[in-house]
Amino acid sequence: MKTGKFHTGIFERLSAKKQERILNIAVKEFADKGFLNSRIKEIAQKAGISYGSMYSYFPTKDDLLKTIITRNIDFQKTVFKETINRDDDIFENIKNFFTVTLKIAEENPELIAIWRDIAQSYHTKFLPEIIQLEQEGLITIRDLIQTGIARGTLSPDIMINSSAYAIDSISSELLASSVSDQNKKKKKMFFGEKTNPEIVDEIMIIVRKILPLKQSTSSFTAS
Amino acid sequence: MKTGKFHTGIFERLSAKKQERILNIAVKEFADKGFLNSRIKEIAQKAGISYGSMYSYFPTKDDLLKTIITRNIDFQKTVFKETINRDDDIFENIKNFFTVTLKIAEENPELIAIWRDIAQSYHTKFLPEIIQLEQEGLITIRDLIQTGIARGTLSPDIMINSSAYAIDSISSELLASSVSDQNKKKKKMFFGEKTNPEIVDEIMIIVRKILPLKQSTSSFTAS
Amino acid sequence: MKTGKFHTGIFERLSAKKQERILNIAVKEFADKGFLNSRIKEIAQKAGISYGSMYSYFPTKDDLLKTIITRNIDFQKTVFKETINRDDDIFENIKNFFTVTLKIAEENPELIAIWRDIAQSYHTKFLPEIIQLEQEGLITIRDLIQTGIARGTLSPDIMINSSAYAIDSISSELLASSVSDQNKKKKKMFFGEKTNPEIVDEIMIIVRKILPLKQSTSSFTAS
Amino acid sequence: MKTGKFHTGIFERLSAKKQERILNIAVKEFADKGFLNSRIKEIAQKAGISYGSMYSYFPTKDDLLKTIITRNIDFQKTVFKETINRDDDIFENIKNFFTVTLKIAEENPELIAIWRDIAQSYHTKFLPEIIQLEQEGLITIRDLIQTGIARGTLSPDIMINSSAYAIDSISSELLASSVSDQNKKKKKMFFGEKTNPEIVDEIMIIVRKILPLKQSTSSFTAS
DNA sequence: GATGAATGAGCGTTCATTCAT
DNA sequence: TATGAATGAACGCTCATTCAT
Repeated sequence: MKTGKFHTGIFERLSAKKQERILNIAVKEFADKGFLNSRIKEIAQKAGISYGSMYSYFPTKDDLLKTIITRNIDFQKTVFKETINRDDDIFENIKNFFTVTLKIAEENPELIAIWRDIAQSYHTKFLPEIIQLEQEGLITIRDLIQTGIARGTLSPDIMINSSAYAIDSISSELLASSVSDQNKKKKKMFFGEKTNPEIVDEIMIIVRKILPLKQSTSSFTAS
Repeated sequence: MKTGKFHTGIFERLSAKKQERILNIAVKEFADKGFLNSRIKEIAQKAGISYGSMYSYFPTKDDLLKTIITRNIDFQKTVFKETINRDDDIFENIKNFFTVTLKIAEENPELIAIWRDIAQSYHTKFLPEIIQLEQEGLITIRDLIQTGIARGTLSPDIMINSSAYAIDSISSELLASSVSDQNKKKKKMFFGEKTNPEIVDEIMIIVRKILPLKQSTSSFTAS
Repeated sequence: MKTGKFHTGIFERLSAKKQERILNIAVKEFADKGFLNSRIKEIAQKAGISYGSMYSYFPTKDDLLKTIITRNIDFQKTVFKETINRDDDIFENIKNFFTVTLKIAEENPELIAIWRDIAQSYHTKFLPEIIQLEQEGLITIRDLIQTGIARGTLSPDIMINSSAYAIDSISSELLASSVSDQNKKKKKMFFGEKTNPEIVDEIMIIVRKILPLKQSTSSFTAS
Repeated sequence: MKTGKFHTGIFERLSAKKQERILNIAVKEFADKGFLNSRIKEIAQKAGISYGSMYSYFPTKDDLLKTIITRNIDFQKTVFKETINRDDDIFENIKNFFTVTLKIAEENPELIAIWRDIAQSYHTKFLPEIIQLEQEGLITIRDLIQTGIARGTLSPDIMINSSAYAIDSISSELLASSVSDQNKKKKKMFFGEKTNPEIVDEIMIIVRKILPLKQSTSSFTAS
């Protein structure tokens, strides 16, 4: 997927450090207040640069947002690719999937917030290509289940789609916990002060229920 | 929980019908365009009342939104209360829960949209008290599981919290399907053109896996 | 020619006096500084109304200009129609034409200025229909000459087009005198402090040279 | 008349070629888009020099315009001086005057456009000294007529001023044809597809009517 | 109480001008 | 001297809110 480029050459020529600073501040603003409620002027001030400079870096406010998003698509993709390894045990993979999901959510809550803001309110405005990433991530869960069944690890009776949907929903909810106060409260209400690894472990118990192992046929020979 | 009152006495004295019409139109606008992109003027026009009157009903635009939200807290509460009957079979109740969830989502997608819009972008702006409703709804699932275990229907080994979290996540995801294109796509990707009752049936299979029945002790007597 | 309507109903409902005041001030600003150099804010201030009101009267700055122009099309048309009477002596008509031209120029120099500003710099931007008036005026001169020849008053040897162009050019130049300092100086340089009627008289002498009378054929019968 | 100097020494020290290129491009921009709509940045880019350099050549945008104008005063003066030769036949001179006028208009429509733009919209802004050129050119026509009468070629009855004004007006109108769509249309309406020399010929017929020859008294003796 | 015109702060964006390198 | 990034005042326009009738 080509994601284009929404910033100017001037921005590109800035030191990586300065680029980061500007983008991070913008991310924080957008995440905190939503895109529409954020002001370029305020972002500029907080970043310690002039208002005009913002426009020499990003032709429009939309472009600033798009820059933020595209910058993170590759990052997330990379993280997932590095973590999920089809050759591994399926539950290991799913566990990794949840672990990574929670890690991303914890480290980049603002990005998740922005992502949801867009999915929610600006779907018609922003390039559909940009809104694809999440789905690319999702497919993985279903794939993993399919692989597990194909390999004979998982019961062939498993309803792949609804099971994948269920598991995916849990991950979405966890993702949201990093963002909205509501979801955060929900998480706390159910998991208290548990650490993320502990939460993942609990969830994996549920996952194993949803995805039962293939009944070992050795029971027959045992009798 | 005090949810306060955000409209004026003048609005209260309007006929119920007129109140409804105004609120419904506002709901539709907010849901379609987002809160910030909606115009009081346009809402007034579509409701067939004067611009000025809007301000005699709701002191500010925020108050209009708050009125909408608080008005619906009671409605949703009522619906759930009517549907969930603790005396019924637990799975019957959970099934009803999903059915009602999907029904509300289908009939009032605008409200869900507004809800998420606020949770997402206006959390700093709107009173936290207002953001409580969803949680009140949620508690039900956990309650049901607890009841099920207490009655001896469900296995006492069930991890109540994580199970409730999982089931609740599925319902959240379904709710979101009525609103965001992304979630809508996800639903279609996993369930195709299945009807809501069919989807609920599939999900109930998952739910039953998550919530296993108590092992019948009759096995003991059998020996 | 339908010229549409570029102001809002709100403006229409204003007292004629207030409408006049606003328009006159805008005319003055546009004439003095040119359209692009004029500021809505300043016009509002000078008219003693709020900035926002300007936009409730005229949706855009362009619309304000268009309103000014269309408002005056009818006026000028009327004036010309009332003055030129094809049945009159041709030179009487041409004289009236110049008299009216000078009168309009003197009473509405700003309008002429705006007109030229547009013709000069905004020809691509403003509706071509709007830029027609001047030409409608022009045709008259050629018509008058044609009528004069047809009636046997003017010499049939007259080159209608170039003669009309010449006479029209003089009138354009006089019109411009009301506007640009340059043209004003030119006029003064050639006519000194002469009054407009005196100037018209002088010009009519030139016109009569350009449009010689038909040679009376009675000379033939006389021999 | 002191026309001052509006560019810097740095600009002066540039090669004549480079100076020309910069100025020509600026002229084109100003003429095409109007002064206010032209961008220093774009001119710099098109001229292949840096943005900053423009400001080392011309302290302000206004100064660039002023430089353009003063530069062309001398040029036009020269052209007219070379073409008009008082010793020639008066009609030959006037014909040359029109020919040169049309040639300049055709070759440098941009300059005419700028000239009119200023005369129209920036008269208050730009130094009056700069707005003098045209008049210097104009004087010529009156001079020629005066010379013609003095030499006994033209009828002494000719009203010098109004005749000069009339002829000059025609030339102004032709000049404008190179610039404004309206004037262009007017020209086409009256002269169709005639070439410039043909148009000049037609106009000279009018000119000869305006400026009758002195009645030769020798005709009497001739009989 | 209803109406809708009046108000003006605020926004995204532009671009002449300045300035650091 | 050349370069091009940095700056911020200014503009057209919007719209929540106020206010006169």
